[in-house]
Amino acid sequence: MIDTSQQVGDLRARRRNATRIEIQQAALELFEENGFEATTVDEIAAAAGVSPRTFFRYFPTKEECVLFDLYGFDEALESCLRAVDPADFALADIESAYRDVIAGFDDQRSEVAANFKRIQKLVLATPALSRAALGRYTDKSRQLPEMIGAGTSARSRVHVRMIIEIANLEVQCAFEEWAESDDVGDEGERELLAIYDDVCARMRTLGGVATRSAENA
Amino acid sequence: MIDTSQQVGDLRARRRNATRIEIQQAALELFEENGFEATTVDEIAAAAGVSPRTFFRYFPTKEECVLFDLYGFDEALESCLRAVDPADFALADIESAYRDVIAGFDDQRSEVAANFKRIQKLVLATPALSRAALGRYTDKSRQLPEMIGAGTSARSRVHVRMIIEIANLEVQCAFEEWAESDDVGDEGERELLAIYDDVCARMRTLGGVATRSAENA
DNA sequence: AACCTAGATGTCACTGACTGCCATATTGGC
DNA sequence: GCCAATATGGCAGTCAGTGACATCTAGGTT
Repeated sequence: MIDTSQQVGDLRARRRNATRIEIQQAALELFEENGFEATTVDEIAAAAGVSPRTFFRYFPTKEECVLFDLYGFDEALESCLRAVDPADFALADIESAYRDVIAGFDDQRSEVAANFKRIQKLVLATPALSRAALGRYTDKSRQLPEMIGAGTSARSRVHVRMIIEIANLEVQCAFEEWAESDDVGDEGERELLAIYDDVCARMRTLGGVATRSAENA
Repeated sequence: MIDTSQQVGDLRARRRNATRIEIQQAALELFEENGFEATTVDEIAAAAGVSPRTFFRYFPTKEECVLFDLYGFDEALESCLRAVDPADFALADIESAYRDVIAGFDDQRSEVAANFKRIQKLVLATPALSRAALGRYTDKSRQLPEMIGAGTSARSRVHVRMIIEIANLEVQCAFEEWAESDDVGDEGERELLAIYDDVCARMRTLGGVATRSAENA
């Protein structure tokens, strides 16, 4: 999924992706320097060497130029989930799917992971970006149930939705902790997986029989 | 909390609230008739008999004129939560707080509940409103931990946050089911409480020991 | 090589949300 | 009836996002 050279014939698509990355990098630098609100789309476009109109041909909104899933994260997740049985669908299934994806993008460190962390920090510091990112997660929560095949009763659709939403929450929390624990020195990527596992474990102590949690303060 | 006559001296505040309600009603009718996107703020302002500039003095955004918490829902929730002990804070605490608030606004039926249902339907049908509503929930998730007093470790802050986020998810799901179950005839308000309890019960079967759920399709 | 067509890019004009500023009207308290 | 807040309106401006049209670029064909 992350290997961009797989669409051999489509050199046009590769160029498109390259331009997208250029625009995203330009935007990241401007946002980090002057803030999201204080940066105009015109400035980003100029910095990336394209016209403002072209910017909106690559990204539907100003927010999306930072949030856009350049590395096929979503697609990887879906392919992991295609294997599971819709009839016997549980939280553990998505958790392991997310885990695989996180572990996968963990391998090629520096490049991708560093970019992710930059973006994550920016998102955390910018309300507008937080909202947009949140919207992305929620859109996923509504698309996945149909994709999985939980189209039967409204009751089971909600069931699947809740599971997905909780899984998303776990990922969000893990990403936040990861971004906040500022460069602990050694490989931050493995750190992310550990944080994720930890968050999932803590989640398990909340909703179940153990309503009164033993862990606090 | 819902009783607006309690701020006796502040008749100015009451007028302000009255104007807000007028604008909201005008907006609701226009949105329901022509859709959210197709309706301009200028049209809403004209229908409510105020200038466009004044509209933005009452609501910060176009979305907010529908989502604005006119009935003190948030405040009621907070006062319910002020009683709980921060050190021993569990999901059941917020669940019961939400339950109280829902039960409370259940009492004065027709008026408020009908309006809520209108709004809820509109939100479900309008992506822009869904996102804005989502942002509201999330803002709450980040404010409440501080309000409660979970300012100790980052770990416990995340703990509280997860609990709140799950509680919000329960409320969202309940509201959605409530709005989708279109006017079952008899009192829809009591219905809401029942739906909420049901959602909470189902949530309990997800995160805990019973990872593999027995209920599907 | 000249060519032809699809996709990429730029320019222009426009809508609509939202803000700051200033002038004016309304109104509650004395 | 007066004074000081406070609410309101009008105006001009910024900025995100869109549609339409013209132009340019590049891949594949004869």
